[in-house]
Amino acid sequence: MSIALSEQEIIRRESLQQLRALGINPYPAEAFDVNAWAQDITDNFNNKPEAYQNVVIAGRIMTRRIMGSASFAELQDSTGRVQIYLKRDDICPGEDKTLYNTVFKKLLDIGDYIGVKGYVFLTQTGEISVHVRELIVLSKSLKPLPVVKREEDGTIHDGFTDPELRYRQRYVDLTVNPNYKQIFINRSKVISSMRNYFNAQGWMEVETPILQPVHGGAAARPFATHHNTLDMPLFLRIANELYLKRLIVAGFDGVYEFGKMFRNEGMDRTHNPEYTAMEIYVAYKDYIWMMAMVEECLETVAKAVHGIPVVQVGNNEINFAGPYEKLSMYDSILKYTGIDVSAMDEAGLRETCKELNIEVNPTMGKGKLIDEIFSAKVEHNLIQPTYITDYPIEMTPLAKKHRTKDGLVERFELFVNGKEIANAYSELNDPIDQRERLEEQLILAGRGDDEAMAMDDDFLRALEYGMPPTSGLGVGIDRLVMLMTNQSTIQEVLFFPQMRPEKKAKVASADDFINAGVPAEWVPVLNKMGFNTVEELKAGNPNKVFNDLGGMRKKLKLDITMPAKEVVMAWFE
RNA sequence: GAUUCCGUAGCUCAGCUGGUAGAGCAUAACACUUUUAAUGUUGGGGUCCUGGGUUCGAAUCCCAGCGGGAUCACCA
Repeated sequence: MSIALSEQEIIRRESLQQLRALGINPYPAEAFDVNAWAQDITDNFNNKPEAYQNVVIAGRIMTRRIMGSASFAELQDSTGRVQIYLKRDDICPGEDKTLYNTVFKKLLDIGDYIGVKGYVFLTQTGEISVHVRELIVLSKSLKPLPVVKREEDGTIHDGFTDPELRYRQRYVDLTVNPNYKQIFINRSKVISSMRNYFNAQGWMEVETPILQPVHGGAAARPFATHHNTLDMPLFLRIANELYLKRLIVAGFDGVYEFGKMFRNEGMDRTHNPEYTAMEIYVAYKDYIWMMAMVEECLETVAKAVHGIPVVQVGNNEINFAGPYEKLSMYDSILKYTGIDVSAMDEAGLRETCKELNIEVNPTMGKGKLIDEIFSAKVEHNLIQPTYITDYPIEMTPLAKKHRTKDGLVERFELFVNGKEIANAYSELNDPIDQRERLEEQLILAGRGDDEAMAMDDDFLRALEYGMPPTSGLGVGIDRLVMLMTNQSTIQEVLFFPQMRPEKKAKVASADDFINAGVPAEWVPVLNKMGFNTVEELKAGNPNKVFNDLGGMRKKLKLDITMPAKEVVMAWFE
């Protein structure tokens, strides 16, 4: 980021002052009530022209084509763009043509918000346009927007495409690339349709703590923080599972929460340090019931976004209408590798990994080895929604042991387009079994596994009072939105993805320079020369600075007196 | 974390085997009463990401750093 204002920014600030000098408030306080929107006008004018003879619209000026005493501009509001037509003598009926000649032509810029009253008509070339009778300045823009040119056939010139700028300045991105707004509108539809579906079943939306003394419910590295008054460590939640289960203990039949989770781990195109999860717990149900619920729920969501349950994702057409294919973990490996691992011990699994060219290390136990084979050979094949069921017990400390299969738990994960998007259990409600499983996690933690689950004594106490049989489900909302909007990176479905902080150059205030003896009018010149702090100036060569000041004075055609050489020398003392 | 590519005007980008920076849009001035990537004429605008090095000379070559992208690894 440049420190000094660019030429265009200086000109806009001057325009701002000139507007004020003309008695025009560039930031008026009064409400400006509109009665029409761009999309409504362009969609419906031809059918009902009489309804658009007194329109009031507001938005940003996005393009201008000035032709003497008439001009065209495009106004962009929340719904789209509509062309406006301004004629000097129409907006300035009297002798005074300032509003057109000076305000519109000189002092307004691309990006400024204006309000307009007029009537809609068809130009000679057939474009629906608003003929302006009145124009009011609503907000002056001081930074030039990137200008993205679009041809009628959709060709884009000079697109604003740099991902860094788009993510850091999402407000600019969505202004000049309004097509991306649809992703976020669809994100909102995913969440609201899911919420409506849950509410219709009678389940209750709740909120549970984000600041937790014990980071339970998942295996991940947390963000740590500290509460001053209580003088205690706290963690930003990595999951809310254990709190929602406490509410089932408390006697609610169904509770759910949409919320941010925080994981202190790597970032890539499917991981952001804070992300949104939806977790739901329903009493007296099991994971088999949950599969049917998920099918109905996701079909509802897909229809809310697209009108049909089929969604185009990359090159695949994905059908969210159930029932989905169900494969046990072992059967899925058998299906895609031809190898039956169900009866293998750790040594056998290790040998199988070697044959399949899967890298393993000695710390991996049985569950982890099976997971490695699954990730390498099965996962990417699961394009249509598929439930993988019945996981090895080792990696799942919160799920109930399988009703018939030894060594497995009642769990499923839903895979779509080769990625996991949901995870569900018949929840473990045996408090003694639960305590033993968490103790095993403690042993792992003791061995240095910083992602092992922590002991949560209060959660165990709650279970000891008794939790009904319950099924629980977690859905990664960001990844679901990626599927529903056909996006391949999580950044595109987050308004403000996490970024490294921008480097900010240190800039001394003008007063600091003045205190050092620099006349006020010369401060901007020094800034222009690259001296942003008094220290930087003092580090410079006094004679060179003196000579350069003269050079800058000439170059910038400054009408200010040159300081005496002794004055300049004094800056360096 | 590894590999690799990128960083030049407000934006999108050129810039060759090293010789003191260019284009389009935006911007400024003038002209123009139905244009639409408006047009015509003229002008202004740069810490070539930062810091070192090589060289008579670096946007360009080398090293380090910062920021970003992609791929991979890590990650229920």
